[in-house]
Amino acid sequence: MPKRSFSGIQPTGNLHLGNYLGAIKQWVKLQDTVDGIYCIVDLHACTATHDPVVLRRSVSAVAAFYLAAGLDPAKSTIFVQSAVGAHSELAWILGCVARFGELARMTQFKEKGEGRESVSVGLFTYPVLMAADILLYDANVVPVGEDQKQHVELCRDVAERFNATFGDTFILPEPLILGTGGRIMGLDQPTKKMSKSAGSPNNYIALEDDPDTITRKIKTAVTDTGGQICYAPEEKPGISNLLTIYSLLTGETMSDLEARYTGKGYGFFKRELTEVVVENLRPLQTRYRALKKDPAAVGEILRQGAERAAGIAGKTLSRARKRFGMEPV
RNA sequence: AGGGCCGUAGCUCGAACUGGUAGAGCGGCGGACUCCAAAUCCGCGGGUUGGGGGUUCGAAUCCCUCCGGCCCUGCCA
Repeated sequence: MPKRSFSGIQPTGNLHLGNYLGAIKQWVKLQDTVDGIYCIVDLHACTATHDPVVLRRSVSAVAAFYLAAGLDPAKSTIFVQSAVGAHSELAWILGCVARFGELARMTQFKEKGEGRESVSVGLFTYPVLMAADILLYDANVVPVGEDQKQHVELCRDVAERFNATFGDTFILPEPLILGTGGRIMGLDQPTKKMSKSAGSPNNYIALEDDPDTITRKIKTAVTDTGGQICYAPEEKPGISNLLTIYSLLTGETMSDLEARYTGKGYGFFKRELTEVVVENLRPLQTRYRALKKDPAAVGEILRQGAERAAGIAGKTLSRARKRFGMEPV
């Protein structure tokens, strides 16, 4: 039986190159070796104040991008989180197993909540819902960026506690930390991760940006002192990030790129990188636009995905309910 | 549940006299410069003054109410 993998993206803000290289592209690569469950986690998107209409639009955008990027509904399960009620229900059960203290320690909660006037309870219990997402599918691996590792660990802790107290129920997942691609940095702030909700649009290359916009954004990308093109994330975070993007898109190694661009200057490199980004995104964008014109087809894929997901999740949930004392009545 | 303080641009606001045209700094955006950026210089936009109602010729300012935040006290478990 192939390993099962669960991962998801929140339908908030603009999908960008970091999401593609760091997540979706890696999932596509894993597609033939794992049973992939790929979710559009709209329940998580509600932890911050949101507009229902915008949320629905973002859900379709993420779905279209999953497909445009090459996730194949014949190989992977693609669905919207809120379409499978088991997520919410298991989250409640796990919320009674998780401890206040462990959630209060989550760095993402502390960072996101900091300075905010009000914070929803959902933002606090977010990791519990994420644990439910993962455990419902008996996922063995969870491909995530470095920043999500802590949440997967919490998921394991909660699952272990549940298993120890109520009997073996859940499979403990392993985080699969994605390599260099797991962390594409912001173009204007190369020491911080590229973000959908960054202050300036110059932080990211949106997957919908046209060639002119991409050109402008790469041109304004922050670089480092000195003119040599070499990969050194500590000393030269700016150019290293651009090299990472280049390497992930073309498959060339860092040393190949360093050799090729010796003595070439940042400006020259940026122009070539722009070409690479534009050309790599082009087919994806074409497919994306086509999918957007056919919402019925996307909807049908999501419906079938939700059906399969609900089948798997339902079994796990009923196992958990029994152990937890909820059925039979 | 009762009481106190508070809410102005993306952020910080001990800006806005006594009720009289809503401001600054930072950030952001654009340009110059630069191999490209950064720094620097030049320029630019940005607001339902938390929402709604009232008083007034006129409300950020006064009154009522709701929302949200911080604090004190009480009540229940």
